[in-house]
Amino acid sequence: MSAGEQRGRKPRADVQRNRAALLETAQRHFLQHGVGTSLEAVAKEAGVGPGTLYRHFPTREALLAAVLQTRSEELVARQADIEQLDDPAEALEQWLRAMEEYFSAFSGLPDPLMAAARAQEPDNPLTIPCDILISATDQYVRAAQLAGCVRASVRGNDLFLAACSVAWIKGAGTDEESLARLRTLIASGYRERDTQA
Amino acid sequence: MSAGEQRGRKPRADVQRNRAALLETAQRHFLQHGVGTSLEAVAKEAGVGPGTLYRHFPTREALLAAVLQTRSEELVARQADIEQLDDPAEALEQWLRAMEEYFSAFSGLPDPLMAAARAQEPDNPLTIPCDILISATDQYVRAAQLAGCVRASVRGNDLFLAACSVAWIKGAGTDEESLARLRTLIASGYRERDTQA
DNA sequence: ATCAAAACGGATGCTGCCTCCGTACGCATT
DNA sequence: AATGCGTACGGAGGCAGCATCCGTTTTGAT
Repeated sequence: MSAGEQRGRKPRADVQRNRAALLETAQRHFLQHGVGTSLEAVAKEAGVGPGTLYRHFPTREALLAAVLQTRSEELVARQADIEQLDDPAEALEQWLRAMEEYFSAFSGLPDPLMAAARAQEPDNPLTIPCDILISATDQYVRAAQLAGCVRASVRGNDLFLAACSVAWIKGAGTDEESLARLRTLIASGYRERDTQA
Repeated sequence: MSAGEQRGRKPRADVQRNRAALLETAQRHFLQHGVGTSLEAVAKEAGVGPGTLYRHFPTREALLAAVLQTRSEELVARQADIEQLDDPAEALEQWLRAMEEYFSAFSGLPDPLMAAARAQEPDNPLTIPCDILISATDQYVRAAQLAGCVRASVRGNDLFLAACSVAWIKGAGTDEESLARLRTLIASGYRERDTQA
């Protein structure tokens, strides 16, 4: 069934084991030491040599993307279930917070994410998760616009950038109060003026 | 005359020469390669050994701060002269743009700046230029608030963060259009609603 | 001219990145 | 069960950058 898999040979067992071990270990290290963590250390702790790590994930971004992809798909799915009904303005707000938390998962994550979201390097593996999130944001924005809660000029992309910024600032150790004020400021920026009515 | 300088001995000539050469070279390298540029390379091109560089500037931040301090003071001075009169809303806007450009001077600059602005590491040399800019921003904000153009809840610190964010996003290679929309969004966020009247 | 303090600078050790290639493993075949 | 082939492994090694330490040189003072 499932599409044209295994052409010729059956994939080796150790490949999948190593890949899984690497992903698991990498996630732990990213959590503990941020996206800049030593890849050598990851390899060692996963019980493989550096060569193996680089064969599976040629760049740091590739590894990061692999770790994130699962998460981002889950995020989209979960949110789509829970929200989307009810008040679209509330849904958008919750979505933005969810993205912000997602971006804050690993210290230093916003930087490579932004680089991937913007740069026209289609070979950057992080571009995919980014695009998923941007279009998801756009969905929420459009829904809220139809309900008249959000200005027509706003794009999903804009709020993606804003959420990324907030996450970035958060990562720098800013106190929660300043953060809250910044979120308010942004919300005032995208909301339609006569929302209150 | 001039305050209590040279106590005991006259400062050596080579010290000042080296310091000047280092600052000059460092600025060039920061401009060309971003704040992450190789300090070894800077030292070599300045014609001194690594040891000398580290003696003058114990950390990368110290060097960066030294390069920036001059600039930031100039920025404040220049702006204070030109603006401050006329329309305070316009003045604030211009000031924010000026800060944004300042933050974009070197690629990667926003990161260490934010780290310094927030963290309670009073020993971080970048804290000083940051504080200068934050309080300057607060001046502009207050003036605009008195004129009723800016919401009462906004603090200079908030807009400092916002400007820093925009600069950060800009540094990631975002297209000018998205950037412009983000600025508009932020402006809509801090402006008083009945400004137009 | 001489001295002592201060500054220099490069050799040094360390960490992390990434590649290359001889080796070992695992799957298929007999 | 044994053989063979191709894939994947892994660690040694070259490279770059950081930061320090200490023997040597420069500099200003006497």
